[in-house]
Amino acid sequence: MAEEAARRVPLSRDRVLRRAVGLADEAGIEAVSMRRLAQELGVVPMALYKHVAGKDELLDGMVDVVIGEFAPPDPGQDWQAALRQRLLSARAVVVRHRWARQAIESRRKRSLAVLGYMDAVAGTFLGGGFSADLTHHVMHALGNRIWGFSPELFDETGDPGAAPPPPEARAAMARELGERFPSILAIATATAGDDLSGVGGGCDEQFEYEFALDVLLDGFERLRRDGWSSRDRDQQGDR
Amino acid sequence: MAEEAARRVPLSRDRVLRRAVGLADEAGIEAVSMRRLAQELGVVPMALYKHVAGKDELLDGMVDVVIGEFAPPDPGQDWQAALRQRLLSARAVVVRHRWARQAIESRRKRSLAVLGYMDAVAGTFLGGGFSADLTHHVMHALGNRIWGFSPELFDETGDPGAAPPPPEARAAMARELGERFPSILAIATATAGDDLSGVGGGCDEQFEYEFALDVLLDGFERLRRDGWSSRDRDQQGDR
DNA sequence: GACAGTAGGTGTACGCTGTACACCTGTCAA
DNA sequence: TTGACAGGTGTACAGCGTACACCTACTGTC
Repeated sequence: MAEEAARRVPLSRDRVLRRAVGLADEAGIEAVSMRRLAQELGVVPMALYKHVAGKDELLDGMVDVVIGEFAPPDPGQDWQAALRQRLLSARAVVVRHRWARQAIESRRKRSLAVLGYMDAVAGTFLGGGFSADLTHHVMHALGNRIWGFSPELFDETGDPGAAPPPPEARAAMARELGERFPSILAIATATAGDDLSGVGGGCDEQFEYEFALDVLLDGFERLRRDGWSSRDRDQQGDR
Repeated sequence: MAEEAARRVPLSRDRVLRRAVGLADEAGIEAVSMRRLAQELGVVPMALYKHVAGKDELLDGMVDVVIGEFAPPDPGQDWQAALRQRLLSARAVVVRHRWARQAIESRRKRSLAVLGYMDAVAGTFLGGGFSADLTHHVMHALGNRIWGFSPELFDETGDPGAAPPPPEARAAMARELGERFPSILAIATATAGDDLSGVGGGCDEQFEYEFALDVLLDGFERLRRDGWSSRDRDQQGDR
Protein backbone atom coordinates (compact mmCIF):
# COMPACT_ATOMS: atom_id res chain seq x y z
CA MET A 1 0.00 0.00 0.00
CA ALA A 2 0.96 3.62 -0.40
CA GLU A 3 1.93 4.05 3.21
CA GLU A 4 4.39 1.22 3.03
CA ALA A 5 5.75 2.45 -0.26
CA ALA A 6 6.37 5.80 1.35
CA ARG A 7 8.06 4.04 4.23
CA ARG A 8 10.29 2.25 1.83
CA VAL A 9 11.86 5.55 0.75
CA PRO A 10 13.54 6.62 3.95
CA LEU A 11 14.57 10.16 4.62
CA SER A 12 18.15 11.16 3.96
CA ARG A 13 20.01 14.40 3.97
CA ASP A 14 20.02 14.30 0.23
CA ARG A 15 16.28 13.76 -0.05
CA VAL A 16 15.62 16.52 2.45
CA LEU A 17 17.78 18.97 0.52
CA ARG A 18 16.30 18.03 -2.82
CA ARG A 19 12.77 18.51 -1.59
CA ALA A 20 13.71 21.80 0.04
CA VAL A 21 15.14 23.04 -3.25
CA GLY A 22 12.05 21.87 -5.10
CA LEU A 23 9.79 23.54 -2.59
CA ALA A 24 11.71 26.79 -2.85
CA ASP A 25 11.51 26.61 -6.64
CA GLU A 26 7.76 26.10 -6.53
CA ALA A 27 6.64 28.27 -3.65
CA GLY A 28 9.52 30.63 -2.87
CA ILE A 29 12.13 30.53 -0.17
CA GLU A 30 9.78 31.93 2.45
CA ALA A 31 7.63 28.82 2.05
CA VAL A 32 10.54 26.66 3.16
CA SER A 33 9.87 26.18 6.86
CA MET A 34 10.81 23.09 8.79
CA ARG A 35 7.14 22.30 9.29
CA ARG A 36 6.13 22.76 5.69
CA LEU A 37 9.12 20.84 4.43
CA ALA A 38 8.38 17.97 6.80
CA GLN A 39 4.80 17.92 5.59
CA GLU A 40 5.98 17.70 2.00
CA LEU A 41 8.07 14.70 2.94
CA GLY A 42 5.21 13.08 4.84
CA VAL A 43 7.02 13.26 8.09
CA VAL A 44 6.89 15.05 11.41
CA PRO A 45 8.97 18.28 11.68
CA MET A 46 11.44 16.94 14.21
CA ALA A 47 12.35 14.08 11.91
CA LEU A 48 14.28 16.51 9.75
CA TYR A 49 16.65 17.22 12.59
CA LYS A 50 18.06 13.73 12.27
CA HIS A 51 19.39 14.75 8.84
CA VAL A 52 20.13 18.47 9.07
CA ALA A 53 21.28 20.21 12.20
CA GLY A 54 18.72 23.00 11.85
CA LYS A 55 17.26 25.58 9.55
CA ASP A 56 20.59 27.27 9.04
CA GLU A 57 22.31 24.10 8.00
CA LEU A 58 19.37 23.36 5.71
CA LEU A 59 19.91 26.63 3.89
CA ASP A 60 23.63 25.94 3.68
CA GLY A 61 22.84 22.64 2.07
CA MET A 62 20.41 24.20 -0.37
CA VAL A 63 23.07 26.66 -1.45
CA ASP A 64 25.47 23.77 -1.93
CA VAL A 65 22.96 22.06 -4.19
CA VAL A 66 22.74 25.20 -6.28
CA ILE A 67 26.51 25.54 -6.50
CA GLY A 68 26.68 21.92 -7.54
CA GLU A 69 24.78 22.88 -10.67
CA PHE A 70 27.35 25.47 -11.76
CA ALA A 71 29.19 24.25 -14.84
CA PRO A 72 32.96 24.62 -15.20
CA PRO A 73 34.14 26.39 -18.35
CA ASP A 74 35.53 24.61 -21.35
CA PRO A 75 39.32 24.28 -21.19
CA GLY A 76 41.71 26.11 -23.45
CA GLN A 77 40.22 29.57 -23.25
CA ASP A 78 41.94 32.72 -22.04
CA TRP A 79 41.11 33.79 -18.52
CA GLN A 80 38.51 36.35 -19.59
CA ALA A 81 36.52 33.98 -21.76
CA ALA A 82 36.75 31.22 -19.18
CA LEU A 83 35.55 33.46 -16.40
CA ARG A 84 32.80 34.87 -18.50
CA GLN A 85 31.56 31.40 -19.35
CA ARG A 86 31.74 30.26 -15.76
CA LEU A 87 29.83 33.21 -14.41
CA LEU A 88 27.18 33.09 -17.09
CA SER A 89 26.67 29.44 -16.24
CA ALA A 90 26.27 30.40 -12.60
CA ARG A 91 23.82 33.03 -13.68
CA ALA A 92 21.74 30.53 -15.61
CA VAL A 93 21.51 28.43 -12.45
CA VAL A 94 20.39 31.23 -10.14
CA VAL A 95 17.84 32.30 -12.73
CA ARG A 96 16.49 28.75 -12.52
CA HIS A 97 16.44 28.97 -8.71
CA ARG A 98 15.22 32.49 -8.15
CA TRP A 99 15.41 32.13 -4.38
CA ALA A 100 19.13 31.38 -4.50
CA ARG A 101 20.13 35.02 -4.55
CA GLN A 102 18.56 35.66 -1.18
CA ALA A 103 19.76 32.37 0.26
CA ILE A 104 23.36 33.00 -0.79
CA GLU A 105 23.33 36.53 0.56
CA SER A 106 21.99 35.38 3.91
CA ARG A 107 24.75 32.83 4.53
CA ARG A 108 27.52 33.80 6.92
CA LYS A 109 29.68 30.68 6.88
CA ARG A 110 31.34 29.45 3.72
CA SER A 111 30.75 25.76 3.15
CA LEU A 112 33.27 23.52 1.47
CA ALA A 113 31.30 23.69 -1.76
CA VAL A 114 31.39 27.48 -1.62
CA LEU A 115 35.11 27.47 -0.93
CA GLY A 116 35.67 25.04 -3.76
CA TYR A 117 33.86 27.27 -6.19
CA MET A 118 35.69 30.36 -5.03
CA ASP A 119 38.94 28.47 -5.34
CA ALA A 120 38.10 27.67 -8.94
CA VAL A 121 37.31 31.30 -9.70
CA ALA A 122 40.52 32.45 -8.03
CA GLY A 123 42.41 29.80 -9.94
CA THR A 124 41.15 31.20 -13.23
CA PHE A 125 42.60 34.60 -12.41
CA LEU A 126 45.88 33.19 -11.17
CA GLY A 127 46.17 30.99 -14.23
CA GLY A 128 45.54 34.05 -16.39
CA GLY A 129 48.60 35.82 -15.06
CA PHE A 130 47.05 37.80 -12.21
CA SER A 131 49.11 38.20 -9.07
CA ALA A 132 47.59 36.75 -5.92
CA ASP A 133 47.31 40.28 -4.64
CA LEU A 134 45.37 41.55 -7.64
CA THR A 135 43.26 38.39 -7.74
CA HIS A 136 42.10 39.09 -4.22
CA HIS A 137 40.94 42.56 -5.04
CA VAL A 138 39.25 41.78 -8.33
CA MET A 139 37.28 39.03 -6.66
CA HIS A 140 36.06 41.54 -4.12
CA ALA A 141 35.19 43.85 -6.99
CA LEU A 142 33.13 41.14 -8.65
CA GLY A 143 31.36 40.60 -5.37
CA ASN A 144 28.10 38.78 -5.73
CA ARG A 145 28.45 38.70 -9.47
CA ILE A 146 30.58 35.64 -8.76
CA TRP A 147 27.32 33.88 -7.91
CA GLY A 148 25.67 34.98 -11.12
CA PHE A 149 23.53 37.82 -9.96
CA SER A 150 23.69 41.58 -9.69
CA PRO A 151 22.15 43.53 -6.86
CA GLU A 152 18.62 44.58 -7.59
CA LEU A 153 18.89 48.29 -8.02
CA PHE A 154 15.42 49.07 -9.25
CA ASP A 155 12.38 47.28 -8.03
CA GLU A 156 11.77 44.68 -10.66
CA THR A 157 10.29 42.02 -8.49
CA GLY A 158 6.83 43.37 -7.89
CA ASP A 159 4.16 40.77 -7.37
CA PRO A 160 4.34 38.78 -10.60
CA GLY A 161 0.71 37.80 -10.32
CA ALA A 162 -0.51 41.36 -9.98
CA ALA A 163 -2.20 42.90 -12.98
CA PRO A 164 -0.09 45.71 -14.47
CA PRO A 165 -1.80 49.10 -14.38
CA PRO A 166 -3.23 50.34 -17.69
CA PRO A 167 -0.88 52.35 -19.93
CA GLU A 168 -2.56 55.71 -19.36
CA ALA A 169 -2.29 55.26 -15.59
CA ARG A 170 1.38 54.42 -16.01
CA ALA A 171 1.95 57.52 -18.06
CA ALA A 172 0.26 59.64 -15.40
CA MET A 173 2.37 58.05 -12.67
CA ALA A 174 5.48 58.62 -14.72
CA ARG A 175 4.62 62.26 -15.26
CA GLU A 176 4.04 62.81 -11.57
CA LEU A 177 7.25 60.98 -10.74
CA GLY A 178 9.10 63.11 -13.24
CA GLU A 179 8.28 66.31 -11.44
CA ARG A 180 9.96 65.08 -8.31
CA PHE A 181 12.64 62.92 -9.84
CA PRO A 182 13.52 64.24 -13.27
CA SER A 183 16.75 62.26 -13.62
CA ILE A 184 15.04 58.98 -12.84
CA LEU A 185 12.35 59.83 -15.33
CA ALA A 186 14.99 60.59 -17.94
CA ILE A 187 16.67 57.20 -17.65
CA ALA A 188 13.38 55.39 -17.36
CA THR A 189 12.03 56.92 -20.54
CA ALA A 190 15.30 56.27 -22.34
CA THR A 191 15.00 52.61 -21.39
CA ALA A 192 11.36 52.41 -22.36
CA GLY A 193 12.04 54.02 -25.72
CA ASP A 194 10.65 57.45 -24.99
CA ASP A 195 7.28 55.94 -24.24
CA LEU A 196 6.03 57.14 -20.89
CA SER A 197 3.58 54.27 -20.59
CA GLY A 198 6.41 51.74 -20.64
CA VAL A 199 8.36 53.19 -17.74
CA GLY A 200 7.55 50.68 -15.05
CA GLY A 201 8.42 47.79 -17.28
CA GLY A 202 11.54 46.60 -15.53
CA CYS A 203 15.03 46.11 -16.84
CA ASP A 204 16.78 43.50 -18.92
CA GLU A 205 18.63 41.89 -16.05
CA GLN A 206 20.69 39.67 -18.29
CA PHE A 207 21.97 42.65 -20.23
CA GLU A 208 22.74 44.59 -17.07
CA TYR A 209 24.64 41.64 -15.69
CA GLU A 210 26.76 41.24 -18.79
CA PHE A 211 27.30 44.97 -19.11
CA ALA A 212 28.66 45.31 -15.59
CA LEU A 213 30.65 42.12 -15.95
CA ASP A 214 32.36 43.37 -19.07
CA VAL A 215 33.17 46.76 -17.57
CA LEU A 216 34.80 44.95 -14.69
CA LEU A 217 36.61 42.30 -16.71
CA ASP A 218 38.00 44.93 -19.08
CA GLY A 219 39.15 47.00 -16.13
CA PHE A 220 40.79 43.94 -14.57
CA GLU A 221 42.65 43.14 -17.77
CA ARG A 222 43.97 46.67 -17.92
CA LEU A 223 45.25 46.46 -14.35
CA ARG A 224 46.85 43.11 -15.04
CA ARG A 225 48.63 44.46 -18.12
CA ASP A 226 49.87 47.46 -16.14
CA GLY A 227 51.28 45.18 -13.47
CA TRP A 228 49.06 46.73 -10.81
CA SER A 229 50.05 46.06 -7.23
CA SER A 230 48.40 47.12 -4.00
CA ARG A 231 51.77 48.52 -2.95
CA ASP A 232 51.20 51.25 -5.52
CA ARG A 233 48.12 52.44 -3.76
CA ASP A 234 49.77 55.37 -2.05
CA GLN A 235 51.20 56.67 -5.30
CA GLN A 236 47.83 56.64 -6.96
CA GLY A 237 46.74 59.69 -5.01
CA ASP A 238 43.07 60.07 -4.27
CA ARG A 239 42.15 61.09 -7.79
CA MET B 1 6.96 61.80 38.81
CA ALA B 2 8.76 59.65 36.29
CA GLU B 3 5.64 58.05 34.96
CA GLU B 4 4.16 61.40 34.14
CA ALA B 5 7.39 62.63 32.65
CA ALA B 6 7.39 59.60 30.38
CA ARG B 7 3.79 60.33 29.51
CA ARG B 8 4.75 63.83 28.58
CA VAL B 9 6.96 62.54 25.76
CA PRO B 10 4.33 60.95 23.57
CA LEU B 11 5.17 58.45 20.92
CA SER B 12 5.53 59.65 17.37
CA ARG B 13 6.65 58.10 14.15
CA ASP B 14 9.88 60.00 14.47
CA ARG B 15 10.54 58.82 18.01
CA VAL B 16 9.73 55.24 17.05
CA LEU B 17 12.12 55.33 14.11
CA ARG B 18 14.89 56.98 16.10
CA ARG B 19 14.67 54.40 18.84
CA ALA B 20 14.57 51.59 16.30
CA VAL B 21 17.74 52.91 14.70
CA GLY B 22 19.38 53.26 18.09
CA LEU B 23 18.37 49.77 19.06
CA ALA B 24 19.71 48.35 15.81
CA ASP B 25 22.98 50.22 16.34
CA GLU B 26 23.33 48.83 19.84
CA ALA B 27 21.99 45.31 19.55
CA GLY B 28 21.84 44.48 15.85
CA ILE B 29 18.98 44.46 13.42
CA GLU B 30 17.74 41.06 14.60
CA ALA B 31 17.06 42.59 18.01
CA VAL B 32 14.59 45.01 16.47
CA SER B 33 11.27 43.27 16.99
CA MET B 34 8.02 45.08 17.55
CA ARG B 35 7.88 43.70 21.07
CA ARG B 36 11.42 44.62 22.01
CA LEU B 37 11.13 48.05 20.45
CA ALA B 38 7.89 48.72 22.32
CA GLN B 39 9.58 47.69 25.53
CA GLU B 40 12.41 50.12 24.88
CA LEU B 41 9.84 52.87 24.47
CA GLY B 42 7.99 51.87 27.62
CA VAL B 43 4.88 50.99 25.72
CA VAL B 44 2.82 47.98 24.71
CA PRO B 45 3.67 46.40 21.32
CA MET B 46 0.41 47.32 19.63
CA ALA B 47 0.96 50.99 20.43
CA LEU B 48 3.60 51.09 17.69
CA TYR B 49 1.01 50.30 15.08
CA LYS B 50 -0.53 53.71 15.60
CA HIS B 51 2.67 55.20 14.18
CA VAL B 52 4.01 52.66 11.70
CA ALA B 53 1.84 50.37 9.62
CA GLY B 54 3.86 47.27 10.51
CA LYS B 55 7.30 45.79 10.70
CA ASP B 56 7.92 46.31 7.03
CA GLU B 57 7.09 49.97 7.14
CA LEU B 58 9.28 50.29 10.22
CA LEU B 59 12.26 48.97 8.28
CA ASP B 60 11.44 51.27 5.39
CA GLY B 61 11.50 54.18 7.80
CA MET B 62 14.78 53.07 9.32
CA VAL B 63 16.35 52.96 5.88
CA ASP B 64 15.03 56.44 5.24
CA VAL B 65 16.67 57.67 8.41
CA VAL B 66 19.97 56.24 7.21
CA ILE B 67 19.62 57.81 3.78
CA GLY B 68 18.85 61.10 5.46
CA GLU B 69 22.37 61.02 6.85
CA PHE B 70 24.01 60.79 3.42
CA ALA B 71 25.81 64.03 2.63
CA PRO B 72 25.60 65.61 -0.83
CA PRO B 73 28.95 66.34 -2.52
CA ASP B 74 30.51 69.77 -2.68
CA PRO B 75 29.52 71.65 -5.84
CA GLY B 76 31.87 72.46 -8.66
CA GLN B 77 33.54 69.08 -9.06
CA ASP B 78 33.57 66.93 -12.16
CA TRP B 79 31.15 64.01 -12.17
CA GLN B 80 33.71 61.47 -11.08
CA ALA B 81 34.92 63.39 -8.05
CA ALA B 82 31.37 64.31 -7.07
CA LEU B 83 30.17 60.76 -7.29
CA ARG B 84 33.14 59.45 -5.42
CA GLN B 85 32.56 61.92 -2.62
CA ARG B 86 28.87 61.12 -2.46
CA LEU B 87 29.37 57.38 -2.31
CA LEU B 88 32.15 57.58 0.23
CA SER B 89 29.86 59.68 2.39
CA ALA B 90 27.18 57.02 2.04
CA ARG B 91 29.76 54.45 2.97
CA ALA B 92 30.69 56.31 6.13
CA VAL B 93 27.04 56.25 7.12
CA VAL B 94 26.49 52.54 6.59
CA VAL B 95 29.69 51.82 8.46
CA ARG B 96 28.16 53.75 11.35
CA HIS B 97 24.96 51.72 11.04
CA ARG B 98 26.28 48.26 10.35
CA TRP B 99 22.78 46.79 10.10
CA ALA B 100 21.86 49.13 7.24
CA ARG B 101 23.36 46.88 4.59
CA GLN B 102 21.01 44.05 5.43
CA ALA B 103 18.05 46.36 5.87
CA ILE B 104 18.58 48.04 2.51
CA GLU B 105 19.01 44.72 0.74
CA SER B 106 15.81 43.36 2.24
CA ARG B 107 13.61 46.23 1.02
CA ARG B 108 11.45 45.60 -2.02
CA LYS B 109 9.68 48.92 -2.38
CA ARG B 110 11.58 52.14 -3.02
CA SER B 111 10.53 54.92 -0.68
CA LEU B 112 10.52 58.56 -1.69
CA ALA B 113 13.79 59.08 0.18
CA VAL B 114 15.34 56.22 -1.75
CA LEU B 115 14.06 57.57 -5.04
CA GLY B 116 15.32 61.02 -4.17
CA TYR B 117 18.79 59.69 -3.50
CA MET B 118 18.81 57.64 -6.67
CA ASP B 119 17.65 60.67 -8.57
CA ALA B 120 20.59 62.65 -7.23
CA VAL B 121 23.03 59.93 -8.24
CA ALA B 122 21.50 59.70 -11.69
CA GLY B 123 21.63 63.49 -11.95
CA THR B 124 25.35 63.44 -11.30
CA PHE B 125 25.91 61.16 -14.27
CA LEU B 126 23.58 63.11 -16.54
CA GLY B 127 25.22 66.36 -15.51
CA GLY B 128 28.59 64.81 -16.31
CA GLY B 129 27.67 64.23 -19.91
CA PHE B 130 26.35 60.67 -19.72
CA SER B 131 23.42 59.79 -21.91
CA ALA B 132 20.28 58.68 -20.09
CA ASP B 133 20.81 55.27 -21.63
CA LEU B 134 24.35 54.89 -20.36
CA THR B 135 23.41 56.36 -16.98
CA HIS B 136 20.86 53.61 -16.55
CA HIS B 137 23.36 50.87 -17.15
CA VAL B 138 26.20 52.29 -15.10
CA MET B 139 23.85 52.65 -12.14
CA HIS B 140 23.00 48.99 -12.47
CA ALA B 141 26.70 48.25 -12.63
CA LEU B 142 27.31 50.17 -9.42
CA GLY B 143 24.53 48.18 -7.83
CA ASN B 144 24.63 48.24 -4.08
CA ARG B 145 27.78 50.28 -4.10
CA ILE B 146 25.40 53.18 -4.53
CA TRP B 147 24.48 52.60 -0.90
CA GLY B 148 28.06 52.62 0.23
CA PHE B 149 28.74 48.94 0.64
CA SER B 150 30.15 46.06 -1.34
CA PRO B 151 28.86 42.53 -1.10
CA GLU B 152 30.63 40.50 1.52
CA LEU B 153 32.63 38.06 -0.50
CA PHE B 154 34.67 36.50 2.22
CA ASP B 155 33.35 35.85 5.67
CA GLU B 156 34.57 38.80 7.65
CA THR B 157 31.74 39.06 10.09
CA GLY B 158 32.47 36.20 12.39
CA ASP B 159 31.32 36.70 15.94
CA PRO B 160 33.19 39.84 16.94
CA GLY B 161 33.16 38.80 20.58
CA ALA B 162 34.73 35.43 19.91
CA ALA B 163 38.35 35.03 20.85
CA PRO B 164 40.57 34.59 17.76
CA PRO B 165 42.32 31.24 17.61
CA PRO B 166 46.02 31.25 18.50
CA PRO B 167 48.48 31.88 15.64
CA GLU B 168 49.80 28.35 15.45
CA ALA B 169 46.27 26.96 15.17
CA ARG B 170 45.57 29.45 12.40
CA ALA B 171 48.68 28.36 10.54
CA ALA B 172 47.61 24.73 10.82
CA MET B 173 44.12 25.54 9.56
CA ALA B 174 45.60 27.51 6.71
CA ARG B 175 47.88 24.64 5.74
CA GLU B 176 45.00 22.20 5.73
CA LEU B 177 42.87 24.60 3.74
CA GLY B 178 45.67 25.05 1.26
CA GLU B 179 45.71 21.40 0.33
CA ARG B 180 42.12 21.56 -0.75
CA PHE B 181 41.98 25.13 -1.96
CA PRO B 182 45.41 26.20 -3.15
CA SER B 183 44.21 29.31 -4.97
CA ILE B 184 42.37 30.62 -1.96
CA LEU B 185 45.42 29.99 0.13
CA ALA B 186 47.53 31.88 -2.35
CA ILE B 187 45.44 35.02 -2.22
CA ALA B 188 44.98 34.76 1.52
CA THR B 189 48.69 34.56 2.15
CA ALA B 190 49.38 37.39 -0.28
CA THR B 191 46.96 39.53 1.69
CA ALA B 192 48.39 38.52 5.04
CA GLY B 193 51.92 39.24 3.88
CA ASP B 194 53.09 35.67 3.40
CA ASP B 195 52.37 34.95 7.04
CA LEU B 196 50.22 31.87 7.34
CA SER B 197 49.13 32.78 10.84
CA GLY B 198 47.48 35.97 9.59
CA VAL B 199 45.27 34.34 6.99
CA GLY B 200 41.93 34.53 8.70
CA GLY B 201 42.40 38.17 9.52
CA GLY B 202 39.76 39.64 7.25
CA CYS B 203 40.03 42.22 4.52
CA ASP B 204 40.36 45.96 4.41
CA GLU B 205 36.79 46.63 3.37
CA GLN B 206 37.37 50.30 2.79
CA PHE B 207 40.17 49.58 0.37
CA GLU B 208 38.13 46.94 -1.45
CA TYR B 209 35.25 49.35 -1.79
CA GLU B 210 37.39 52.10 -3.25
CA PHE B 211 39.25 49.70 -5.49
CA ALA B 212 36.09 48.37 -7.07
CA LEU B 213 34.58 51.83 -7.25
CA ASP B 214 37.56 53.17 -9.16
CA VAL B 215 37.62 50.26 -11.58
CA LEU B 216 33.98 50.97 -12.32
CA LEU B 217 34.23 54.75 -12.50
CA ASP B 218 37.23 54.55 -14.83
CA GLY B 219 35.36 52.11 -17.02
CA PHE B 220 32.34 54.38 -17.07
CA GLU B 221 34.42 57.37 -18.10
CA ARG B 222 35.89 55.39 -20.97
CA LEU B 223 32.45 54.40 -22.20
CA ARG B 224 31.24 57.97 -21.93
CA ARG B 225 34.21 59.26 -23.93
CA ASP B 226 33.61 56.61 -26.58
CA GLY B 227 29.99 57.66 -26.88
CA TRP B 228 28.76 54.21 -25.88
CA SER B 229 25.16 53.44 -26.65
CA SER B 230 23.12 50.33 -25.94
CA ARG B 231 22.21 50.30 -29.64
CA ASP B 232 25.79 49.21 -30.28
CA ARG B 233 25.33 46.08 -28.30
CA ASP B 234 24.80 43.83 -31.29
CA GLN B 235 27.97 45.04 -32.96
CA GLN B 236 30.04 44.28 -29.90
CA GLY B 237 29.79 40.58 -30.56
CA ASP B 238 29.82 38.29 -27.59
CA ARG B 239 33.53 38.55 -26.97
C1' DG C 1 -20.21 73.94 30.53
C1' DA C 2 -21.87 69.70 27.96
C1' DC C 3 -21.02 66.52 24.53
C1' DA C 4 -19.32 64.04 20.53
C1' DG C 5 -15.41 62.75 17.95
C1' DT C 6 -11.02 61.06 17.77
C1' DA C 7 -6.01 60.13 18.43
C1' DG C 8 -3.43 57.09 20.85
C1' DG C 9 -2.26 53.54 24.40
C1' DT C 10 -3.94 48.68 26.26
C1' DG C 11 -5.02 43.62 26.60
C1' DT C 12 -6.11 39.47 24.65
C1' DA C 13 -5.69 36.16 21.27
C1' DC C 14 -4.24 33.61 17.04
C1' DG C 15 -1.31 31.39 13.99
C1' DC C 16 3.12 30.98 12.67
C1' DT C 17 8.18 30.07 13.50
C1' DG C 18 12.52 27.06 15.16
C1' DT C 19 13.77 23.54 18.16
C1' DA C 20 14.76 21.12 23.00
C1' DC C 21 13.63 16.85 25.08
C1' DA C 22 11.67 12.48 26.03
C1' DC C 23 9.94 8.68 23.90
C1' DC C 24 9.13 4.70 20.82
C1' DT C 25 10.18 1.28 17.11
C1' DG C 26 12.37 -1.40 13.67
C1' DT C 27 16.80 -3.27 12.17
C1' DC C 28 21.06 -5.46 12.67
C1' DA C 29 25.35 -7.41 15.12
C1' DA C 30 27.02 -10.35 18.60
C1' DT D 1 18.00 -13.91 22.11
C1' DT D 2 19.57 -9.56 23.36
C1' DG D 3 21.13 -5.03 23.28
C1' DA D 4 22.52 -1.07 20.81
C1' DC D 5 21.28 2.43 17.94
C1' DA D 6 19.56 5.00 13.87
C1' DG D 7 15.64 7.29 12.85
C1' DG D 8 10.70 8.73 13.24
C1' DT D 9 7.15 10.73 16.87
C1' DG D 10 4.74 13.85 20.22
C1' DT D 11 4.66 17.40 23.30
C1' DA D 12 6.04 21.72 24.73
C1' DC D 13 8.04 26.37 24.89
C1' DA D 14 9.48 30.87 23.74
C1' DG D 15 9.43 34.06 20.38
C1' DC D 16 7.44 36.47 16.36
C1' DG D 17 3.91 39.87 13.71
C1' DT D 18 -0.49 41.58 14.11
C1' DA D 19 -5.99 41.52 14.07
C1' DC D 20 -9.52 43.17 16.99
C1' DA D 21 -11.98 45.09 20.77
C1' DC D 22 -11.52 48.20 24.29
C1' DC D 23 -10.56 52.27 27.15
C1' DT D 24 -9.04 57.00 28.09
C1' DA D 25 -7.82 61.63 27.66
C1' DC D 26 -7.96 65.52 24.89
C1' DT D 27 -10.17 68.86 21.55
C1' DG D 28 -13.40 71.56 18.90
C1' DT D 29 -18.35 72.91 18.62
C1' DC D 30 -22.68 74.32 20.18
